Formats: sequence, C-alpha cells, structure tokens
Amino acid sequence: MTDFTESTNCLDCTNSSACFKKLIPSELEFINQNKTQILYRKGENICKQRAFASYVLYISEGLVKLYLESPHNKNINLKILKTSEFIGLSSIYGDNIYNYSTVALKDSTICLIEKDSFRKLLTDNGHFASDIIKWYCENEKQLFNKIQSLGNKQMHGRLADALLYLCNEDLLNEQIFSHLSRKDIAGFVGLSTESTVRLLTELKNENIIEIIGKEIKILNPDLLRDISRRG
Amino acid sequence: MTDFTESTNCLDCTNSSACFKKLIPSELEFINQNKTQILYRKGENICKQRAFASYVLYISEGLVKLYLESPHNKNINLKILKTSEFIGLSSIYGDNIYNYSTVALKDSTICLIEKDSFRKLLTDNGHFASDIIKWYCENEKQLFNKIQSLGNKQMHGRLADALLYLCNEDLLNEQIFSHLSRKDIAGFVGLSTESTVRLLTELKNENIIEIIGKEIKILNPDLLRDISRRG
DNA sequence: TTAAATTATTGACATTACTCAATATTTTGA
DNA sequence: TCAAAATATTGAGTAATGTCAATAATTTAA
Repeated sequence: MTDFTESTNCLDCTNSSACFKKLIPSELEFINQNKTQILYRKGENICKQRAFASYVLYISEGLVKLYLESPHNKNINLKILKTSEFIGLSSIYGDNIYNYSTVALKDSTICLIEKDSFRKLLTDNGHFASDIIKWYCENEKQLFNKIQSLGNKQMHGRLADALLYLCNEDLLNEQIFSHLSRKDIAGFVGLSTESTVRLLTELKNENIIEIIGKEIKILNPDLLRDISRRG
Repeated sequence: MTDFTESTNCLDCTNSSACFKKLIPSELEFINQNKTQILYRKGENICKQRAFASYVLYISEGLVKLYLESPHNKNINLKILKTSEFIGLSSIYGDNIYNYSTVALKDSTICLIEKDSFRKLLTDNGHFASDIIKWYCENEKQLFNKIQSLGNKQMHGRLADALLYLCNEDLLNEQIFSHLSRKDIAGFVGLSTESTVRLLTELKNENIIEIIGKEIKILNPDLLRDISRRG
C-alpha cells in the first residue's frame, strides 16, 4: 500500500529540522545516501509497537498519530506529529524495536534513515547529538505531563488536558479534529469513548467549548485550564 | 541539613558510570573541576519539581526515589535510582527546571555537575553524547511502560507491575522495602494507600507474595507476570 | 521505657467511570 | 442517490476504586 515517491535530496530539503543544520555538507550527503522516502496513505501504519526498528523516521510532510497499543482495541494516544518531526528516536539504542505505533492521519511522506547511519552522525558530531538531546528533553517533559494526567486526574481534568493539547497553537493550522474520531479523542484522554462523548456534551452545554461538525473550539481557555489544574 | 563531604576526585571515582569512560582525561578533569559533592540525609529532597535546575546530579553512592508531585499529597512514584545513576538529565535543555522531585531513601552522596559544563562535554564529545542518548532511550522505554500501566490496566495489573519493578534484580540487594512505606508503594501503583494494602493482603492470602515485616517477596513470579499481562 | 505520633489495616459507603444496549447520525461505496 | 456500514450519542445498570472513620501495629522521641 506504500509508494516510493521521487526522493527529495536532503541538501535541498525545505522541511529539514533544526538539528540537520548542525551537519556539515558531507554529513548531509551521507544521510541523503542512506535514506529512503516513502509515501504513506491516510490510515496506514508507519511503525508498529514491538516491530523490528531498523530506521529512524522523519516526517518530510504529513500528519501522524503516535499511540501505545493495548488489548481490547483501546489504545492510548500520546501525540500528534507533523512535518519536520522525528519518529523512533527512542529506538536508536536499546532494544531494537519500536516502543509505540504510529499511523498516518493524512497522506504523509516519510524519510527512513538507516539507524546505523544516524548513530554514526551522533558519535561523529556532538553538536548534532546535542540537538537530538534537546528533542529527548522536550519529549520527556511531555511524557511526564501524560503520566501526571493519567495518574492523578479524573475524567474532567484529563479531558481538559487532552483538549488543551489538541487545540494548542502548534496544531492550530492542521484542522486536527477533522482527522480524529471520538474514539481517537478518547484515546488521548484515557477514557472510554462513551464517557468522552458525555463529557464533551457537558462542556458544550456549559459553553466552555463549541462543537461544529467534527471541529472543536475552546471558547473559555481559562476555565479549561482551571479544570485541568484542579484535576 | 546537607553536608559537604570530602570530595572524591572524578579520575579516581570507583562508582563512575559507563559514559564517563568515553571521556578523555582532560575532560574528566574538567568535570572534576566543575562538580560539587554533597551528602543528603535520608528523607531530604535532592531536587524539587519545578525548581530551578542548575545542575546535573549523579548518585555517587546512595538510594533515591524519583516522583511526580501532585496536590493532596498523593504523589506518583516513577523509579528508584541507585549508585551510579543520573538525576536531571532531562533538564539539560529546555525549560531550566526539574520535571520531577527526588528524595534520598537513605543517606546519599550526590555529585552536582554544572549544567553548562555537562553541555560542553556533550557538544565536544559525540561518543559521550551517544552514551547519554542510550540513557534517554532506556528511560523513555520505562516511561512508556508506566503510561501503559496507568493508562489501561486496573488495580491488580498495576500492583503486579509495581511489585515486579520493585523486586527486579537490579534492586535485589537494596532491601528496598525497608525504605518504603505503604504509601510509597501505593505511589508506585497509582492507587490509594488503602486499596494498595487491601490488594497486598489479597496477594498474600493467595500465596503469590510473602510479607515479612516490611519486606515483600514474590513467591509466584509467573502468576504475577500473568496478572500484569492481563491488566 | 513509655507515651505520643505515625503508619498500617479493615470496614462501610460514596463516587467515578465502564459496559452493554438502543438509537441517531454520518460516511462510504455500489 | 441510496442502502449499508461505521461512527456518535444517550440511557441504565454495574464494576472499580476512592474516601472517611475506626482500630491496630509500629516507630519515634523524651
């Protein structure tokens, strides 16, 4: 189901992440030699939790949902990734498997960079490695937020967290809700779909959010942040 | 409440982590020049969530509990750190604050390494940076496990996860339970103390675990793993 | 060593959030 | 365009887990 697209040369790439600016031309050319570019259609899995991880993935253009699989078809959604973001950086070392699954929310062009090549750049170029470490730091902060949310907030607080995340300015231009089902939103909240729907209706009736078709807009962000804070 | 101890020279340190082996002597001497060694007494906080993070911390000798603070005095415990482990690596870049709190479970000697110095080593030495990245990869895997546990297991599965973690072979020689209260264990499970106590009694009555004083021993690890798997 | 303080345990009850079922709405594909 | 399939919504009942209170056991400190 996946197509090879005409590959962009990494040296000409207009969607390159800040960290690539730390590479010298020969290193960029080295990546270029060791990458493949693939088009994933909406709904296709880009990587699967527990599958063999041979590549670091880079979203050249697209929109991706990252989630943890669990039995009974009740997944935990962790984040939305967009153009210029990495997938699988946490599988560079350690067990040679992906720790999560990702699925394309819309047609997405993904660069597959060979892990060994990526590792070589990390050891050769400390500035590049430092930039990747920046990513890890930011990433870990997000995971702590998720743990805080799941671990000691109840449904209202958790839904507030999820809505604030999905409506944050980074995703503002992605029309994110047009790509998400109620079940997807429930996955971000860590609730059953039914409970999520009920709470959304509640928030709508209290004029804290507005629901127009699939789109959800926050009308009262201060109050929502308050709900998030109170848990 | 904290004492300065006679500092060990980093070049002679017998508790140094694998990553330090990647440093050349002058770099190790550089760390030595930019570190301070402090003794924290049992029960003292080594770092506080949201506090200004100027140092990367290294446990020269000790035992530490890492946790997320939350209102109502109901914390989420994430891990036990022992000799030769880092604290605060995720605050090297990004917001200049600690994302979690840590407390000494027994008297612990901690090395405070200036963040700027640590960063310099990361950019100067890609092999060192790569070793630190290994840490991030392992760390993230643990956080995902936590999210899986909190996000889609119920009490029995979560308690099993916590007990398997606390009884794992890395902690086997630490007499870990002698340092933990029921409330601490509940913090690892993500349950109220009362529910945790009830479940522990249940597991004891089913001969899955043995409780002798403060010590808890797993009698039937296969069954416990099964409970963990089923959630 | 003993009393006070803290921690652990148990019970009863309340709350939270899930499941299952019924119905409504939207999307998809012929 | 229309029927079938998928998704969303709502209600009723249930299961999971928390809270509060009482008591027991352990630890701490004078």
